[in-house]
Amino acid sequence: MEKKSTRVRKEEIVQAALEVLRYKGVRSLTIAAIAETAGMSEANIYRHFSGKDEIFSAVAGFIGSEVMGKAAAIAGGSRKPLEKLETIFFSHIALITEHPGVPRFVFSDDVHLGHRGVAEALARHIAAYVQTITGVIAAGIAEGEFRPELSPRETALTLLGMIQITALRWTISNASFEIRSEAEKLWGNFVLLLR
Amino acid sequence: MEKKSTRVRKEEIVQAALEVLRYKGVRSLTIAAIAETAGMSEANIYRHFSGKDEIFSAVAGFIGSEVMGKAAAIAGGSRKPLEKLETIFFSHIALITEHPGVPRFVFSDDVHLGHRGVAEALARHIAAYVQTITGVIAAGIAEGEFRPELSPRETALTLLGMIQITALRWTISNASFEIRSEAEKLWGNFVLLLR
DNA sequence: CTATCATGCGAGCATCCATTCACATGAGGT
DNA sequence: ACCTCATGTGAATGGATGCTCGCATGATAG
Repeated sequence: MEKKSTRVRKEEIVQAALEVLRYKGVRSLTIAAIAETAGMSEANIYRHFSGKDEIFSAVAGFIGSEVMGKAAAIAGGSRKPLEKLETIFFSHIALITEHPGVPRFVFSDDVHLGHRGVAEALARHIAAYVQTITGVIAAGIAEGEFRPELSPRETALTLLGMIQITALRWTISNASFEIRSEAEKLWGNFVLLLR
Repeated sequence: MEKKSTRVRKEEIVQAALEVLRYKGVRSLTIAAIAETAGMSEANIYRHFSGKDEIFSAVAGFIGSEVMGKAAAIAGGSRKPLEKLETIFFSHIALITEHPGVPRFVFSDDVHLGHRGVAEALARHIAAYVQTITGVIAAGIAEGEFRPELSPRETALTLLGMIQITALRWTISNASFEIRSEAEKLWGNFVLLLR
């Protein structure tokens, strides 16, 4: 087998883990499954990660930078708040479609209870995400685009909740509906609520 | 050990399972853990349930009747739609506080992927729940209590999303905040949005 | 009173899983 | 060209886990 640097292998292993999550969930996210998906031996996984916990951390890191990175970039742009919100919302939905393993991992009680450090990292990412959206909503209120009585933080959480319930219903129903069109309906109603 | 009928034992086992879920999550919901919590032998579990899958089904049944039963009763009452919604919302929050195992189980990808029949039952319960709330909101619109442009179903999903995101943040953060007061803030903002 | 059968349990089995170890191999520095 | 060490692997280990089996016991029907 070809030899590659640890830096490259780590990325491959994280991607393989997301692939396993997508089709088999956290319960089946075993070293054997990751190794098979990544096309390497189990023992080799341990050359690059100290153990399962470190792999979980790396997956959480990927999720955090992917979700947060995109949201922060959009929030920092120069468009109007409502457009920013819309873009963040649909980016998140798109991420879920591309990586169904992401919500599985974030929802996983195995992570919440069995890997507290990872759970705390996820909690921080969520908090930062809420913070970012809160800022956009506050700006929208200040600019008169949204109703002035709105509580920015609670409205941000409500938006996130719309994403979560959609992700939950989608994964629980085995991807049996068009997530995009569901999201569009929810977004349409949400826009009504904002003004 | 005292002998009891299968009917009684089944209830005890389901309650023990919820207890295990509360403190250790789905990943640790093993036959051994249930047996220990219920104070009986592992083998005895199999006297009353054919296997883990049947236990999962029973837990899903308990959740469904608990959540849905309460919501349907409230929806069928004679109060105003807004009051009904408020009662359903805070009942659900209270249920989560009393049985933190419930959201863990509902979120569990182990259930979603490893016990499809159970997942489908959960999906049906959720659909019925959404339907119930949708009805209440539609009534509120008809009675002029809510804004007429609202889409009842999407607004119902948004409310459920508020509950889900709160449950998720609460379990992921290890119950580190007062769920009740978080819920009150969200509810307050939601009421603003409705009219 | 006693026979039967539902209820209960200790011990064992097959499987899976995370991790380790001894041993190969080849890429890159000298 | 050669050495060294990072990279790669098959095999083994110890511990869970779901489930079965043979045997015990006690509630209750007759």
